[in-house]
Amino acid sequence: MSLHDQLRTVALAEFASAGYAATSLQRIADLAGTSKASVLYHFSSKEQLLAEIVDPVLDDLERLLIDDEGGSVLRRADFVERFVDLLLTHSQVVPLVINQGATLDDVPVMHRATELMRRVAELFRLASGSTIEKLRFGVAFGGVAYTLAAAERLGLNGEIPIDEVRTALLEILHDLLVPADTLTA
Amino acid sequence: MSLHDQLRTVALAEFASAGYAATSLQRIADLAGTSKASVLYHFSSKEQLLAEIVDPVLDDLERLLIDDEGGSVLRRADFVERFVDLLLTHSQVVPLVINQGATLDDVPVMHRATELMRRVAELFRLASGSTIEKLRFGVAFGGVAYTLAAAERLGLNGEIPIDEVRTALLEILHDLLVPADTLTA
DNA sequence: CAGAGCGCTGGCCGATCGGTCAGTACCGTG
DNA sequence: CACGGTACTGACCGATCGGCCAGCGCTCTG
Repeated sequence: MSLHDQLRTVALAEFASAGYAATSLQRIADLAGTSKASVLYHFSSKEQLLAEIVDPVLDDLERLLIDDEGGSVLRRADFVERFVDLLLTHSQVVPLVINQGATLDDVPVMHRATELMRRVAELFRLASGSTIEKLRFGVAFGGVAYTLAAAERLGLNGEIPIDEVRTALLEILHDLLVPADTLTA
Repeated sequence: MSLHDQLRTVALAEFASAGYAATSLQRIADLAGTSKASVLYHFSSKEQLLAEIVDPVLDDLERLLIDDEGGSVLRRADFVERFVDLLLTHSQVVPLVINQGATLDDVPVMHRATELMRRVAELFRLASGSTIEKLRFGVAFGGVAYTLAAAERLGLNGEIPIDEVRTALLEILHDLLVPADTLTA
């Protein structure tokens, strides 16, 4: 693995666990066995290092949203499944965006993340009417995202195989969202 | 309101929205119309200012946990209701702990918060067995906490009366946790 | 061999941070 | 009036941050 990739990997792990603000370029350099100046050689700034980590994931999310808009009737189960897979695939970026998105929305890439989350929320708001429907969607997706984000730091991780988690999360989401389906159908 | 209380109020709002690390003592002083030195006169350090904000809430949560341990069969519906009320009452502290707890666990008061959250999680792990049961609890409570935390920053707030939110959240939690009840009964 | 370019580095910069301290204005009390 | 304590302040401190830059060693190429 090139130093460039290694720096990105190390930075992601530190950003997710210790926080973006609390992670200095010096620490990233130390963990990768190089110098701070070399980090800034590979990435023109700390913000751009963050962007290079987060942007690809946001591209995936945006693709998912565009597919859904286009089809207009993309089946909800498909969307849910693809969304869960996206969260599971990028298990390190999720807590980074979820927990620190609010704090860092002056950073362009995090602002983009917030906007995409708003579009997801909007998508559900349009698809539902009553207060309880909106909250049901919020709890469902917020709950899944936060559960994945919190699992690692509370030490509840590693003991459960990913396939089992995926199946369980899909079933829980199904239980939560099915009442909404029956209403809008 | 005394300057002491005003500083605590201003600091809480900034810590919750902009983040603890990103909020300087100078900014808190400016917002309260005083000097940085006077902030450090009222609170011996920035950490102690945070502690004076968060500790009372953690006291409430700890009381809730102790009551539950003591009774050993405190009815689950009661616990859920008290927990939701606690989240709704401290609507500013919740996002602070939820979103920044991981980043700040070297700060004593945030470490205490993490420990209490772990005890809540443990309480549910003991009460349930299978993977899906554990995840169901995680999604339920994480979802409610995160929904409250995210509502404000995504601009989904203010338009829904609190009573309605409370009722809806309790119903959603009931839907999610009832399957668990029927299994453990 | 000359030299252009790439990867990388140590040393430095200005800005900002949390925190300290001597000192000031004002207060109620003897 | 004298004085002890409370509330508060401006000036300053050391540390750390992100970022900049001149220059290093190395490789490839004409």
